[in-house]
Amino acid sequence: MAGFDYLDANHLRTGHCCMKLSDTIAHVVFEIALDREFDYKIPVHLLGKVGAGCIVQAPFGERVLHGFVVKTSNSSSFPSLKELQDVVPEKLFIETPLFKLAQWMSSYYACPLGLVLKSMYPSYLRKTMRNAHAEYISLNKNKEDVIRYMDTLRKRAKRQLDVLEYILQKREVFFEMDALCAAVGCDNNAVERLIKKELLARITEDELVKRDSRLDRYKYVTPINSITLNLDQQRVLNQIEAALDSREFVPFVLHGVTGSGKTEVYIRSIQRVLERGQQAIMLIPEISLTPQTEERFRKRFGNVVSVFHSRLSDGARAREWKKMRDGKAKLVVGARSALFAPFSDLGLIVVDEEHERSYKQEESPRYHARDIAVLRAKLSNIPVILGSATPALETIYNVYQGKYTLLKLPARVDDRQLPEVILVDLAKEVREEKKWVVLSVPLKQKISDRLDKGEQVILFLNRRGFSSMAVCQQCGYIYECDDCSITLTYHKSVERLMCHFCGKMITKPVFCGKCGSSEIKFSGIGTQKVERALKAVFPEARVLRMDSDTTTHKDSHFELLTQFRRGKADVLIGTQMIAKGLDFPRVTLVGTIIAESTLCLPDFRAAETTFQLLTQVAGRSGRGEIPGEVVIQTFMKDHPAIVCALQHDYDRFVEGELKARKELLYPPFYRFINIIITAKDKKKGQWAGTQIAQSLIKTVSKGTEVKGPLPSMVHRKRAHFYWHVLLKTNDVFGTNEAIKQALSKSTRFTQVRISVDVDPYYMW
DNA sequence: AGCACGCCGACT
DNA sequence: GTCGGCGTGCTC
Ligand SMILES: [Zn+2]
Ligand SMILES: [Zn+2]
Repeated sequence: MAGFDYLDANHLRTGHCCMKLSDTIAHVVFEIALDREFDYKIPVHLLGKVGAGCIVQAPFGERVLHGFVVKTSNSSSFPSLKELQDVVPEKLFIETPLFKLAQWMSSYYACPLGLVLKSMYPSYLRKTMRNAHAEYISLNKNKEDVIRYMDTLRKRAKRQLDVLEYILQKREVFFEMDALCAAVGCDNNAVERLIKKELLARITEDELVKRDSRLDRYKYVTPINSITLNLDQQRVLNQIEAALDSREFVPFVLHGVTGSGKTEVYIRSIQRVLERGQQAIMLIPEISLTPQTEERFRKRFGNVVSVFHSRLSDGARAREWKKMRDGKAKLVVGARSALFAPFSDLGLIVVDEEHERSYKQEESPRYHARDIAVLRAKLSNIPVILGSATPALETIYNVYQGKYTLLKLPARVDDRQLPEVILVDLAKEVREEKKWVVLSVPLKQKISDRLDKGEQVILFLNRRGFSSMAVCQQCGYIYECDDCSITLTYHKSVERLMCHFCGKMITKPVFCGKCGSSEIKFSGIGTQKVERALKAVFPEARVLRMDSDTTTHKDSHFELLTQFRRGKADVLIGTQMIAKGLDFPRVTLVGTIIAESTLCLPDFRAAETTFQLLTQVAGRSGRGEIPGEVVIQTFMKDHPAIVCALQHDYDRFVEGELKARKELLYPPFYRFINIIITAKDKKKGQWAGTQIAQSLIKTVSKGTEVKGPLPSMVHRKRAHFYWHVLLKTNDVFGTNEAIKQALSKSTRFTQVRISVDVDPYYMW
């Protein structure tokens, strides 16, 4: 999110990969939270075989660990060096550009290099690579024979039946023994019996590889392009192709309205790359990585596509990774982690929906995949495409700065009708109804209409955060911090409103600061209340509620949506914007109970996020014959985020929002670094936070601001207390150095956990 | 981060 | 007497 204006080559200078034959010392990092290198002697039989990027086995204390060689040299300040034990096969080396990427990430995101490498290069690979004769299981008979056999087996051997059923329903052909047993929930026995009966066969890794290449499955075949590009698409593609052919780093921002055919541009660009014999990476947000998306790429590019989903088994992941390294897979489609695909001649990276927050990893290393995509492109000297209907402010700001090249697709490729958007002014409703009701008259009417017609409705309310704001029930005024323009949160224990950004507190107001009314509520409304209001008016309506109460386990979210899709309910109430709402064929109405629930989140990006969401909803054409309707209830009908979204005026929104960010010195004009402090003991955490903040105030460079420690919004969670120290800076590398010092020199903090988040999205 | 070492309380 | 709690400190 920081955008990419910080390529500072100084941070990339270490770690030349050339192996010096004469070097006798290896400097190694391990996959542990220890930001240190350890030196080892290179034994005679490994001389010349060890260089930066190698993975080695080394004795470490009582254990033997895998580590990454950072560099080699001829000296070490450590007196009693141990010797390296082994080097893993050459095929597993980390290539220089990726290694440099890791080093940059380590210093920018303040994360030990070993942990960065761990997340780029998952350890399961080594496990499967190490036993080169790993065994796989596959069917030994054709499906019909197996099914016939299954009938004779019925009931007698439940486990064996389970195994066969599992294999039949999967699209994969080869299964690892352990993974298979675990997935089915049986032991090796059932599988072994099936092998004895010659229904299943055992295949070794080597055979699998041989068979795979013999089949010639991985040849790139030029796809047939059935879709004709329009003039805009052709113009954009020409520019991208020029950059591809000249092999230069060009960061493109592809700003295309919903339905303008961005994906087709991606596909043609990728096609060009593959034709040149190079490889490509296509990043897609996790939620959009559906089987349909996968199919779209497979149809076009066939077997050279590798898909990285989060739910792939370790074995499957390792296999995909190897396919890429061996040059069999030439395009990887995936979420964040696909960015580290081990391609030897990468030609292009595409980041679709680049404004999506899910590109930020919310655990260490807390990197932003979009920014790292730009960096990888820079290091590989290739173009990168950042596509979105609503590019992030950080991204468009880089366009204005002349750092990124803007490409526009202003028109839709189809002539589908956009949904009609109706704004309901809640202030007017309150005047007429004498009180604030959850469902306004126009919304009620429209719901009633859909229920009569047997069509479906989705209602949306972002409960997160809205529950703790101080809201006037008469005029809708929401208290915010005078200094920071951030919504204040109500804290019951102290009866005060607090700004979690600067720490300012005010006493709980009695009268509304805008209209003088005494009806200020601090509880907000939740989905249950919406459900009750709905039931009161439409007692016979079938309602599904989708929130943290009803979606307790992983798949319940998906299950609820499936139920709704199948028409098991008339109304769905959700806590997260289901932007694709109108993609449900029978949904013709999407209602936002109160836009403030996202617009007034205590987050300086709240307006931007709301604009993105509304643009998405208002831009969806829907699948049905009838163009849908979108109802937005709000007290803030004139807010730019709402007005601009409805008028499809991205430029105006950005202009205003950038101005506001500049005034308040927020990103993209400054960068934040958040230091999160966690402790069971309140005093210990408070003390650690204070120590860190005080140390930083002294050591940090001029122009860097230090705030805190402030209690986090959810100060207490799962028996732990949370604080944050917030830094505002323009020198991330320098500030990170200061943080490193502050965390190491001051007497070590016991029973306190500290983590650093650079360019954070969630700051409290 | 792990893992050993070490120093106190409660069990065989 | 020893088993086990986890505080402290080290790992090339
Ligand atoms: Zn403030
Ligand atoms: Zn008011």
